[in-house]
Amino acid sequence: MADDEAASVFKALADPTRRQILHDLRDGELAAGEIASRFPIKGPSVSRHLAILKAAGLVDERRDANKIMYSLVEDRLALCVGEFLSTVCPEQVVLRRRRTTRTRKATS
Amino acid sequence: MADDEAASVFKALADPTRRQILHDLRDGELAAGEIASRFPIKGPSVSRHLAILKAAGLVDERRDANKIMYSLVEDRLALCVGEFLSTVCPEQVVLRRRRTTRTRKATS
DNA sequence: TCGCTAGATAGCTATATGGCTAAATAGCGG
DNA sequence: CCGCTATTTAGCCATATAGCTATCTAGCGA
Repeated sequence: MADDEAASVFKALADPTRRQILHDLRDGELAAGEIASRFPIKGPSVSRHLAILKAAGLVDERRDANKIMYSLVEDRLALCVGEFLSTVCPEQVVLRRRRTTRTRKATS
Repeated sequence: MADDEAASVFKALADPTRRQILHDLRDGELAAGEIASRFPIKGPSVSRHLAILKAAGLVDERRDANKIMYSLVEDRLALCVGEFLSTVCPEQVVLRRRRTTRTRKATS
C-alpha cells in the first residue's frame, strides 16, 4: 500500500456522500442511477464521486446493458484504512481477511 | 459517534501531514515545535493542522511551561474509523478496546 | 519590567473541491 | 438509423483548503 494510495483513499473518504455510497454498496452492486437517486445532488455530481471512489480503487464498475453497475472492491477499504490504523494504534485493530474468495492463505 | 464527528475525523485524515502527525504521536506526546521540525512547512501551517486534529478530537494539548505538548486521544481514532468500517465491511474489522487507561508515556 | 522563546492567530493567495447545467457517449429497441 | 435511457464529460462558479508572512499572546528568566 503505497503512500499515495493511502492518500487517494483517505481523500475519497473525506466526503460524506462518498462514505454513504460505500455504505450503500455494502449489500451488493448498484447502478449509477440507483445510487444517484438516493442523494439530493444531481447525477453528474454523483458520477464524479463514483469516479473518485473508483480512482481510489474502492469500487469497481461493470457495464450491464445500458447501465453501469458499481460494486465494492473487496478488502480494499479495510486493507488501506487498516494499514494506516496499524501504524497509529496497532493494538486496537485487528484485520480479518475475507474468506468468501478462494484465495488460499497460509495455513494460518 | 455522530455523523458530523465522523466527518471531522475523516476530513482531518484526508491530509497526509495530519496523518503523519498522528503517526509521530504514537510514541508519546510531542511539543508543537518538535512536530513542526519534522515537516518542510512553516510553523503556522503545522499549528493549524494541530488545531484541526484537536477539533476532530484526535489529539489533546497540554501546556508545559512555555511549550504546548500534543498527544493522541486514546481510542478516538480507532473508534471513529472503526465504526465507519463496521458499517461497510464489518466482517473484516475487529476492534479491540484498550485494556487500561494508562497513558502511554516514555517507558524509557 | 524587558527580552527571549514557543506557538497561535490574522489575513492573504493559489489551488482543490463539489455543486450545477449543457452537451457528448454508449447501448438498446424499433 | 432513430429516438430513448443511462451515465459520463466539459465547463463554470462558489467555497474550502493549505501554504505563506506578519503579528499577537503566553510563559520564562534576568
